[in-house]
Amino acid sequence: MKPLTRKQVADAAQVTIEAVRFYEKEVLIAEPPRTEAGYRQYPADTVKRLRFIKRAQSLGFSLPEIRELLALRVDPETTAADIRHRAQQKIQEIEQKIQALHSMKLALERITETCHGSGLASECPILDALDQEANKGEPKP
Amino acid sequence: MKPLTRKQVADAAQVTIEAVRFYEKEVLIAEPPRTEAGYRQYPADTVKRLRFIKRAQSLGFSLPEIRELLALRVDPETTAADIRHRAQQKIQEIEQKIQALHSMKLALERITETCHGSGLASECPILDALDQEANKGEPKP
DNA sequence: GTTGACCCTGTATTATACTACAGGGTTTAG
DNA sequence: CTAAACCCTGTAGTATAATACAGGGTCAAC
Repeated sequence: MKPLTRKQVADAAQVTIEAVRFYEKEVLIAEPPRTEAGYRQYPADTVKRLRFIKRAQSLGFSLPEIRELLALRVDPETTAADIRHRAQQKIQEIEQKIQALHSMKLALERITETCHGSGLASECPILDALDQEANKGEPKP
Repeated sequence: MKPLTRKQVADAAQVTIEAVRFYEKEVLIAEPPRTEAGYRQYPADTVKRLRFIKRAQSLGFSLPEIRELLALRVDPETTAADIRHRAQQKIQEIEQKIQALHSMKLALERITETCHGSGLASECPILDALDQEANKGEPKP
């Protein structure tokens, strides 16, 4: 497969050409090989990596967190047990996010139902949606 | 119930006292009534609102988006149909986030399994996890 | 009645994550 | 062979979401 130019990876991943350089500086993508003239030559899967970064950001992960996620792979620098441990921690974080999003979705569904029916309630069920303390062990029907 | 001071709501919601003022300026919380001396007096549910803001942020919502979420309630300014419509859009966004987090969790689970067993693989399954294009209709076992 | 912990306002500074030049080199299509 | 469209580096500027004062007022407890 032919290597891609910076514009090509940027367009394919729906990020700007400048963002690509920025992510390289932030060590979120590897420094690619260069041509004689110094042009970057990206392997095709850099596009995946860039898309992953964007999506993970929209899920509330910061760049340092995303760097950690991308580092979760077995390599000579880290032991398998270490990776497994870190991955399990991330899984927990993710489960908490999923849980919170589910509560939020439920609250919004209650809103659409309220608005569908008689339509004159004005409390704010969404407020309780993500309330960690309040939600302990009493998920409302 | 007694109203709370700024420090009290801030502590209860685990945000800084300055953040409370900031959210007021950004119209994410209402301007509370004041004492004679000009001290803010917060109703208890401001704590919930602040916690909602923090949690929603960690799920990747920006302050303008959170403002929109908090505005999803029936009141004289908006029609029920309008609210229902906007709530349904938000539900879709949320479902997409949940979907993405599920893929990510699955990828991490694959990593822990890989590391648990023979432990010498070094591909990066997480990269494919959030790849919208690649994941169309072919969820891997 | 003064000390410490809190309150007020306004403004300045910071961190994160980009985005936008400036000033120059390269490559490809016509 | 030249013009458009890309590439390079470095540095400066922006938006968002806070955080940190400065300079002063209030209140409750000792």
